[in-house]
Amino acid sequence: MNIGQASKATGVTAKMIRYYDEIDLVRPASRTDSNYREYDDRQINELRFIKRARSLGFSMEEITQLLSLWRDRGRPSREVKAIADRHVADLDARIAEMQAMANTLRHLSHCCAGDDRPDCPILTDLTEGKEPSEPARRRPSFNR
Amino acid sequence: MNIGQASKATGVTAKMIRYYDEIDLVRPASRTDSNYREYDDRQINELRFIKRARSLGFSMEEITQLLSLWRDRGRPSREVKAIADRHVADLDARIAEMQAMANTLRHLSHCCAGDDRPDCPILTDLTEGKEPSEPARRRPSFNR
DNA sequence: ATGGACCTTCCCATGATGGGAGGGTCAAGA
DNA sequence: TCTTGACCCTCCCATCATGGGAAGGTCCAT
Repeated sequence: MNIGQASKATGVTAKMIRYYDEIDLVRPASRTDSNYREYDDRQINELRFIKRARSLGFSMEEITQLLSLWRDRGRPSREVKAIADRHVADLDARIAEMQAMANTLRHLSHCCAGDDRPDCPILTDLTEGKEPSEPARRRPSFNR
Repeated sequence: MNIGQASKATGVTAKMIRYYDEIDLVRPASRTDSNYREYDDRQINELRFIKRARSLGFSMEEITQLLSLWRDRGRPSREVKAIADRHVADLDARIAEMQAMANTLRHLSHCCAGDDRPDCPILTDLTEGKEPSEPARRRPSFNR
C-alpha cells in the first residue's frame, strides 16, 4: 500500500503519516524504487492505533510509550494502566479547571442584562476580578 | 512604569507585555529617550484585564474583542454577553468531549489487571476500537 | 504520448509562551 | 568618576500536531 491507500485505510492524513515517519514513530515497511513509501498490515494497524489513541486525548509522547508497549509482547499491563491512569487524572484536572471557568462565566453572564446599555458585570469582573490562585502550568501538549 | 514594574504590577511576564505591544493589543503609553517602554494606569488595567480574561479561557482573538468593548464606553452589554456565552458553550463542548474520553479510559483501566501479565484491554481497545463519529474540529486556540 | 492523479521533499504557518544571544541603559555604591 | 549588576532593547528559535503549498518526479489509463 502506498501512502494514499494507507491514508484511506486508516483515516490518517498523508501529511500525518509522513510526520510519523519523520519522527520515527511509524516507518514504512519499505520504499519502492521510485522512493514511494510502502505500508503493510503491521503499519496500518499501528496507524489505526495512533488515531484511536489521539481520539482519546493521549499526547504523542504518551502514544510513543503506548505503541512501544503494544509492540512488546511481554509488556506488563501495569505499565499500560499507569499511562492510562495518569492521563485520566490529567483529563480530570483540565475538566475541573474548565468547569470552574464555565461556572464563573455563567454566573457573570446571568447577571448581565445583555441589552443596549453599557453596564456589564462581565467587564466589571474582568477589570476587578482576581484570577484563581494557581494558574496551573499546562502540560504543553493536548490541543488537537 | 517600565516593563519590569508593569510586569510586577500585573503578573504578566515582560515577554508577554512585549508580545501584546507587537500585536497592537496594548501599546505602551510612550517610550523613553532610551527606547524603554513606559506604561501608565490605563495600560496596567488593560494588562490585568487580559490576564483575568486568559484565566477564564478566552482566546486572544476574543480578548481583542472584549478589550475593544471595554474601551468603548457606549458598548451594548449584549455584545459582551454574546462573546461570553459563546465561550461558555465552547467550554461545555470541550468538557463533554474530555469527559467522554475520561469515562472510556476509566472503564478500560478498570478492566485492566495492571499486573505483570501482558494481556491488556486498554491496548486491545486501541487496536480495535472505533473512534467516536465526529473528530470535532478544534478551534485553533486554547491550550494554555 | 499525453494528462491527470498520484507521490516526493522542503519550507512556512498556526497560538501563546518561553529561552537566549548580543548589545544598550540606569542607578547605587566605591 | 568608574564599575557593576540589574535592568531594558531587538531578533531569532522552539514548542506541538497539523495543514497549506510549491517544485518536481512517477504511474496508469486512455
